[in-house]
Amino acid sequence: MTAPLNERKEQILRVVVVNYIKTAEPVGSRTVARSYPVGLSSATIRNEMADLEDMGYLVQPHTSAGRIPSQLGYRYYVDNLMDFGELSDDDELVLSSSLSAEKMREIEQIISNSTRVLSSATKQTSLIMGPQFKKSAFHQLRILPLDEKRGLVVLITDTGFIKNKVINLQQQLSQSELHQVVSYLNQKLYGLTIDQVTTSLINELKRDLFRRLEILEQAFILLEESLKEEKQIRVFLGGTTNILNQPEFKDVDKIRRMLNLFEQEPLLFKILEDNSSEDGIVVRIGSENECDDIKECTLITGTYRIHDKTLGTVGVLGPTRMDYSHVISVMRRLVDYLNQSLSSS
Amino acid sequence: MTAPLNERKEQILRVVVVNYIKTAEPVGSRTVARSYPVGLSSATIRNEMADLEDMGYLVQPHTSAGRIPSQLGYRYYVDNLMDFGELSDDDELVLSSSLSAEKMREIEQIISNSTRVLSSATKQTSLIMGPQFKKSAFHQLRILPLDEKRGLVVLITDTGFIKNKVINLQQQLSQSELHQVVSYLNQKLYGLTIDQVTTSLINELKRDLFRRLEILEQAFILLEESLKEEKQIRVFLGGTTNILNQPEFKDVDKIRRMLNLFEQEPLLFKILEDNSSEDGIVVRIGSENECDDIKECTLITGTYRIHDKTLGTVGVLGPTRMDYSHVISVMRRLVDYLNQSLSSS
DNA sequence: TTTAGCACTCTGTCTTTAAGAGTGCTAAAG
DNA sequence: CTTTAGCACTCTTAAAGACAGAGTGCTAAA
Repeated sequence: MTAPLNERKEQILRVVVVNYIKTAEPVGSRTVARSYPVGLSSATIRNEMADLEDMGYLVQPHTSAGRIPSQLGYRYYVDNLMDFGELSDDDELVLSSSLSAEKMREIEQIISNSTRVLSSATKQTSLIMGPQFKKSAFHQLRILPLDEKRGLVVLITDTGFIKNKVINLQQQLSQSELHQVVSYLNQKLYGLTIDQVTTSLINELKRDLFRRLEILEQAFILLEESLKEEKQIRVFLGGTTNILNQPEFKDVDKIRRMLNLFEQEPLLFKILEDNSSEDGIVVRIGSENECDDIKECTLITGTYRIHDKTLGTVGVLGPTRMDYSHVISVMRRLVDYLNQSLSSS
Repeated sequence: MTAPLNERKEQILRVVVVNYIKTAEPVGSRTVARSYPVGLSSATIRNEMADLEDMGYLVQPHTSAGRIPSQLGYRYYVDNLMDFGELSDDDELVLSSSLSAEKMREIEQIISNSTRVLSSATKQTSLIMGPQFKKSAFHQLRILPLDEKRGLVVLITDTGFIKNKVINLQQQLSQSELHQVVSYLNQKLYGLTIDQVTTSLINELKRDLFRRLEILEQAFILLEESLKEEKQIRVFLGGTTNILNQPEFKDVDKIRRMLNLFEQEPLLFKILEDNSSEDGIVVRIGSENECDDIKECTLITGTYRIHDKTLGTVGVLGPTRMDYSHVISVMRRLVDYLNQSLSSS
């Protein structure tokens, strides 16, 4: 797959990638020659660059322009050439101050705060998929009577989700009847993931209980409903406007497509979900992404977890010309933080 | 203020406004002459238009271009000339199907769904300020013990807000002790708006209760905390990308400023709040808006209410060249719907 | 294998040109 | 006094041409 390059070609490729990431301008042989440690003339570099182009690592936007990295070039860079420096003091400050300063116990707050941090540290658009509700395990179900006709269902999962929903109780349920139902349900459902609470299971429970109490009908409807509705996931976005600062997005049309994408949560979810299976940090460059709308982008994702159980995915989306090493460093840091702060709570 | 125009000038102004709204191109005298019912030559129209320009209702982007309405021109149009047609079948469909089809009882769902509907029907950006939590009246407070160390506080207001927060209980509270505290608090706080539950009131209650139960310390901390945090308001946005379709926003820089604004919730809140005091539907054209960033935009807002109590504000934001009559019609419809569906629940 | 030199190509910017749209003004007609 | 026709003038926009700059590819020499 990755035909190994000789030392010199690697050097040159690295210089081209790093320069192009920084300047967004095609990199010419003169520029490379200047930053090449050993004295080499631009002509030599030119030959090497022509080779690299033949091999598919570089492309020329047009004759007589400098080269820019191809998708393959970025791939090679990420896999073999990239080196991580320390996080800069600035980044360190941004991250540690906004992450650890406030003690945020609520899971949704932690997540939504993380989007802000991630996007401001990377200057890209960040997206974070919250813990997947449906993969959380059922913990407790409570029903609070509000008044004669309404009740509040509270559903709590092991990962700290708290969902509530107001339901109408058409028939009055006595306190004790409610209690019976609730404790029966808790007993039966405890430990199951929300995924496993299928309609068929609900129906089974329903049949089971019907023999004893017809009044439960209402309670089941609410359970079903609340499960159905809560199966949706939320994707948090941060720094959507950052993408406008990238020169590759100076075309209004591209911007529109991009921003449109951002408004479609299911799509975002799919984009993030594709990667969530893999371990650690995943870099998807250009067409390595499934979704057509981001074929010109790079998506870097990482997963965070509690006790070895994958909870969600954080991602950074930007042009393929992205500061890979920086973004990856920052993301590693964030994922560490998330792992820690979520499992400690 | 609004020096009354004669019939003919009004006609011409209307034609210019309507045409410009439709085409986004300056309107010339020939165009006006064509759509003017009585036969009048373009030369006559030209004279009238020159008058209208002198009076400040029209402006010329440059010599030898057609005229476009000035802010004053739009104002005059909105106040005196605009006529409302029926909603088109399309709009009717969009509105009624997506609003009434699903029965959505949760207030947040209703609101966030409304942004979608409003933006898609108006092709503009819509923003809706949810009911202001802090102006809602305290209804019920509940505390559910989760396990030995944690409890879930549930706070319910008369406007249907349900807020919950996990708190740590450092000391164990017995079921009955908790019950005592909660019912005392409910009794004292019932009917007060969240605004009125100040720190001083909390302190007072605290002193009151301390005489009886030291253990309540924890409970109060949580109350305080949850109130503090929940004072923030949420503004829901829809169709932010619609603004990119407007030709006046083909400049990337303008887009950036606009989208940046959209990410700053407090600002949005302020923009909407400014108008929420007035009754019915308010049209703010260009510099009539306080906020600098939308001085080139028109903001149309309407307020929705339950039982004569203003709950929140819905708004549509777009370029001053906006289809005023259409947007206002749609918004009236939406506000009606909100009033109904919120007070029925 | 590396390098110097040179012709060639392509982009971006600037200028020029021409067409089109619309106005303002003047003078005549109703 | 109001309306209209005619015409010169202005300004914008698009297309076409000119030109400098950057970078390449190739050849021939070191």
